[in-house]
Amino acid sequence: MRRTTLADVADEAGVSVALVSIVMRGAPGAGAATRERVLEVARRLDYRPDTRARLLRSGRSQLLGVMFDVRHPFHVDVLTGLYDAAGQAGYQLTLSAVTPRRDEQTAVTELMQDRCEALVLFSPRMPSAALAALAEQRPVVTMMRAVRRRDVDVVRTDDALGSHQAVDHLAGLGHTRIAHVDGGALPGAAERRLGYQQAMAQHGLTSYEKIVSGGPGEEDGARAAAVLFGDPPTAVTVFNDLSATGLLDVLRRHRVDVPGDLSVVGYDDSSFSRLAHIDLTTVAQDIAAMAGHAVARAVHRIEDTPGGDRETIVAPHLVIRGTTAAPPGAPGSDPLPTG
Amino acid sequence: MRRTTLADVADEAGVSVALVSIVMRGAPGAGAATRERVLEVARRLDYRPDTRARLLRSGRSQLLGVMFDVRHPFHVDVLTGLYDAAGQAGYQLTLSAVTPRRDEQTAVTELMQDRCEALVLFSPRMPSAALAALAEQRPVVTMMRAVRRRDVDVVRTDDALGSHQAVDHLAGLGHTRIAHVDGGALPGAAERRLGYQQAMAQHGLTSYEKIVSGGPGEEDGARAAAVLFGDPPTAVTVFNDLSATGLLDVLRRHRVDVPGDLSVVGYDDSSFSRLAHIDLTTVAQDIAAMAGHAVARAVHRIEDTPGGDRETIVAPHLVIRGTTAAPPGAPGSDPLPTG
DNA sequence: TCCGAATCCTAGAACGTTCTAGTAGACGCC
DNA sequence: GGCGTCTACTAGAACGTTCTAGGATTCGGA
Repeated sequence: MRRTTLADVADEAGVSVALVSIVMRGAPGAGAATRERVLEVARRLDYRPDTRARLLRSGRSQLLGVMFDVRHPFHVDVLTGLYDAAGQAGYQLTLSAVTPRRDEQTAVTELMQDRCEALVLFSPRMPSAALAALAEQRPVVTMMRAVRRRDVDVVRTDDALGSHQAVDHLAGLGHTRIAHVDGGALPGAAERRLGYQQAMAQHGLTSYEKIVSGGPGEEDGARAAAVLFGDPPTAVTVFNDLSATGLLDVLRRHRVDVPGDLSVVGYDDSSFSRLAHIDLTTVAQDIAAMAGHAVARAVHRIEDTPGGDRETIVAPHLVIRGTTAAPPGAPGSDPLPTG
Repeated sequence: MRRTTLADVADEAGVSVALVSIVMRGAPGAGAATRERVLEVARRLDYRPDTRARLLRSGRSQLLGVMFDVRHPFHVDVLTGLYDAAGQAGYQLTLSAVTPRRDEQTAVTELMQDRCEALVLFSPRMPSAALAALAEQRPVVTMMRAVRRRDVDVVRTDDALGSHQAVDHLAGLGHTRIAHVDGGALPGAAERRLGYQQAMAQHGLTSYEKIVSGGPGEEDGARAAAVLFGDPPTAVTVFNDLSATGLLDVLRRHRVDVPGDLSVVGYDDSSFSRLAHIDLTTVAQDIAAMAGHAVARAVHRIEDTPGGDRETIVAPHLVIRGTTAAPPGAPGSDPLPTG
């Protein structure tokens, strides 16, 4: 009841273990007829190579270690793209999750023990010195987190551009009174705020510019809503979807018509934002592109091929749903169909 | 720049490789003084055992293979509990995800190659014959999926009880006209329907019993809402949260007051159901308990200890939020505060 | 006829562990 | 003083693979 090994296949096919290894790897050095026969035997015995043993000998594991956080739905979406990209590059993924009771250190240590060849870290919170320490042992790519270390690669979204697009969209609908609910000191918040400011300037709306302090959670958005009631804008761009949802909730409870009276744009295209009940216009990160770049960077470092930028900044795009429309009183611009 | 191995530590400490192995594993057979010295050297050289090599030799990997689906937020929640339980039992987890472009077969094959000692599969869709085939090679525990094979272990929620609890809650609030939007032929749907029927019978409400055909998605809930408008109940239990959300959306668009005119109960306690904007009363599966049982079952099979049931059925519990209240016109029962 | 090269294949070491079998020395006991 | 037993330790094989070096066999050409 043992597993079948190379030796079993070799015995059965009447060849040496080494030759079976050659055939299984598709390496040159075996005759066509023998190759065929060995493959046939392997199939019959249901032979599956043992990745651990392979790694032990060859040093190479063809393994990319991925750290993600189970609490972040977005991370899970990125996994899909990462599997695709890794598969194409001939690498496998080893996943290690961060949970409320399992910290980043634990997750990364496990990846290291698994002997993966590079680390892909989803928005790590550890100090950049810790990242640099890791980078001394293995190539490290951080996603959704800017790091100023020469030896750490970065793949992230152009957050300023995302906010800019949101404002462009609103301005295009005719809005002039556009506020921004920001994310304070959180990663990405400064850039999103900056993008808002730049876009407002570009549209000649600097006179209205209004930034309300917010945060990452629903309650932050709700608090911001209360502040906005003082001098209501006709549109708001919010730091993220969760915060936008909290804001939306307060608005609807106060019978403010969204998007009739007020347009709202979120950020992240979280899965819940496409629920009919929320139907939030939002800025989507280009998951597939980011995943592709992350794998490309990791492979670059592993295989030590020159070229490519240390930091890859991917453009986001706006997903228009039902929370944005022309401002009240604007002629001839109906809300977009929410189909 | 090689990794430090047992041999390095052994050289440095002036003992044999075998002894270092003994010390590192905490196995008996080393003197206290030597043990201390070896540990000190290991710490100094930053020695980390190579799990693959260990596995290769010992046959044991202390690894549980987990297959989950990135599209299912609930799965990710369960991971947290699984890490906890596995850690306590002295096992590590290997994760393999199912994505839109990565099927169950691929995910499971990778787990097999990783030489994990048992498979924990989150609501697998593969036919039970395929599960049985897997079970011939490795202990298999399926979660959230009933399987009638003697050699496949099952950990799942008592779905009938969950529906029953939902109806109990509504009946307790004074509702008599309680409908059920079902999940058709989906796994769990039959039981949830049955639980509804049993609870209705128990509360003497058989005369109203009303089952509307639904499904797993928002659009299914929305369709069901249209049907319900014909002869509106005062409360509905819905197959799952997503469907309940679709239903909620139609209701609110038609200015039906929830929970004033109509109470709604979902199922699953999906993360979005606790958004202030949705605030859905729902049936929550006991994630920690399920994870604990799954690990316990797997370890039982691996270590071949007798006892324990093949199928573990965990009781769910109701999470009361803002979509349920007393029926219209009921005296003295205000809606519960929504926290 | 003989040599060199190419092709196909094999033996055996190596990877970093754990495991089995055993050795050396101390100690107790009659 | 000889024997058994215990403790602390070690040598070397083994796990399933890949890699290095090399052995046959064939073939072409001088």
